[in-house]
Amino acid sequence: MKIGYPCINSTLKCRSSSTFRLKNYSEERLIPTITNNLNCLEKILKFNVDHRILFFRITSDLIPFGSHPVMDFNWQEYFKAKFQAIGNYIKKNFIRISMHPGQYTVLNSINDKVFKNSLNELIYHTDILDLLELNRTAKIITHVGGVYNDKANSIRRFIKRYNALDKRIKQYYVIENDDKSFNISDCLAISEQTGIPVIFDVYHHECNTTTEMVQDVLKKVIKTWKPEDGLPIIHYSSEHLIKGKCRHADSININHFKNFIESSQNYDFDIMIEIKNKESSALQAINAILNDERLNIDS
DNA sequence: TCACGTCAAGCAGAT
DNA sequence: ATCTGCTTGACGTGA
Repeated sequence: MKIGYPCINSTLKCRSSSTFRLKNYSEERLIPTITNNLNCLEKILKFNVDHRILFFRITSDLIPFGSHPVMDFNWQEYFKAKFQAIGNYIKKNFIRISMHPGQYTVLNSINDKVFKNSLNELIYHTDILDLLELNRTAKIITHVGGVYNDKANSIRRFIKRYNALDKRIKQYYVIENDDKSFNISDCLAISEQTGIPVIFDVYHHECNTTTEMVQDVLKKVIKTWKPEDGLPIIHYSSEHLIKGKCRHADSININHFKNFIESSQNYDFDIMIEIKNKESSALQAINAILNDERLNIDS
């Protein structure tokens, strides 16, 4: 079991996702920005290793406009050695890596342009993991997409498009239940037909629930992961104390977390802590379950 | 110097 | 019809 957090480290003074606007696009600006982002990513990974955090989501903004038509620079070639060095560090320290393309990646969109943009976004994320020379335990996660008032057809469209994806993308690609459109049963049904591994988001499940017990769901989700895909990944959050209803918390509720960990002790998996204060919550989570033997199993 | 409007992109649900 | 959340804070313009 590894515990991690997404994209941003709030202790370090750097960001691996510097703001970069379309109208400022130029090669002269692009190269130093990407250099800065990669250097920062390296620092974050070192911080994580020093703090025993061995799971991390790399930001989709690592290469600004990485999938946009404006991009005319061969960043893959230019930064190849740097990516390789970072990848070596990741492998040497057994860090698990994931990526999560944003809300604009909608593989099952009924708009053809959105669909094409989504493909480009998946290729861009795949390029990064390939450049890092990671294996298929690194994962690219999206939700299923839009419903368009016809869930059955939208699921069919997702499956058709998923099946047509290049193998290079499929090796990394997994889906996750979302908080309002496609619940965990929908994802499991898609997995049955495609073999795609499913990430279980415990908190989305509370918002977009099914009648099944969490433990039963967990069991089915874990079965969708093959050994070569690595340990199953679980996304964890809890409700915002003030804002409530399906809004991510600002800080971790340790008792809630411990309850989840204790209630799932028959299974091993990696946990992404999706809480606003980032590495702080991940560290608290690790410290709260130091005695759990799953934390000490190398995988 | 500082405040605040804006930033590539989609979708669903609330107001 | 428009705004908000997902995300997501930081840049750049204008006062």
